[in-house]
Amino acid sequence: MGPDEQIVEVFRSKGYKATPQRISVARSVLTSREHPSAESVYKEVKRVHPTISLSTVYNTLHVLKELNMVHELGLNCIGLRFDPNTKPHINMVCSRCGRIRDLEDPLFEEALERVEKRTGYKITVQTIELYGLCKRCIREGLKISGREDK
Amino acid sequence: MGPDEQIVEVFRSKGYKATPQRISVARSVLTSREHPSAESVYKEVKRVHPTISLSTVYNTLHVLKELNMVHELGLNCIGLRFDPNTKPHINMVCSRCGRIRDLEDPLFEEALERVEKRTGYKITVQTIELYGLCKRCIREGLKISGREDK
DNA sequence: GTATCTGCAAACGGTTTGCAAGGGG
DNA sequence: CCCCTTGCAAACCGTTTGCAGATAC
Repeated sequence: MGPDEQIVEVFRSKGYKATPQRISVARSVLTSREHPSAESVYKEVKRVHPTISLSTVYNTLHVLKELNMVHELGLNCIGLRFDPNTKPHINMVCSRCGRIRDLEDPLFEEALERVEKRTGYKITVQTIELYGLCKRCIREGLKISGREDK
Repeated sequence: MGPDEQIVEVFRSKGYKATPQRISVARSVLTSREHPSAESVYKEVKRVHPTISLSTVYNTLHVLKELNMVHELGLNCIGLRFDPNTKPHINMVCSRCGRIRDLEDPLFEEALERVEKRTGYKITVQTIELYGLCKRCIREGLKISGREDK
């Protein structure tokens, strides 16, 4: 029950009402390590609030984003995903299975800094998305496609 | 006219018919440095083929992707974009204006290799997408938003 | 008590699909 | 001449919006 009170606190501190639906959505996404989609948060929260609507889930996720409790990942190929890890890190996205793995790498950080310096860009989205195939899908893939038409 | 014949060649070599529409779409995207969206390719090609449909543009872009003539970028925040640069490089995406800048950086390549080794991932999408604000938009942004509610 | 929030349903925007007519090889 | 391709329109899918009734505070 401790974490829930913290969540309530954060909502209220910014003038948002701490409704049961919001608390459930927050708990779901904040405790997830799956970089969940809105849909999957919806499915989980539905178990507790069977009448909750997808729009309420989206609403809450956007509020959480505003409160800097989650990041919203682009991941266009896969749809929106939400990430409770708001520290700088790399998201390795598997193009095949959609699984996302977090990673930190100092060399990468360094490279990023240099890129910022060279270009004058300010990288504001702290989570970086790399697309590829994960170990598991590489194995799968080798079995299936010697060549992939269509 | 030289490049067009090459394009015709590539289409036919894989059994695709070299229709005028396809040639126009191919020329448009292959000569663009703008990482164009399907829509913007459509607009450009429409000047030559006023009756071309968006679905034909998508069709051709997917064929070009299959022929490895372009890469398809995720860029979910911004929609699909297509990139005629199929060499490994970094795409710096400005979250505000949508402009995309290409970049190569050896340190970055090295970091990527290390990441691959550490994770067992195979990074198949050679173009990497970093989100941020470009120099220009930082200037704009500073003028506008001291704080951005809603 | 009242402004905010919920849940429904409809709108939305970019992408994809089905299909009849058209055109490439 | 046949099959692939085109262009249109409708379907699609995840996200967003509008609104009347419900609820947190």
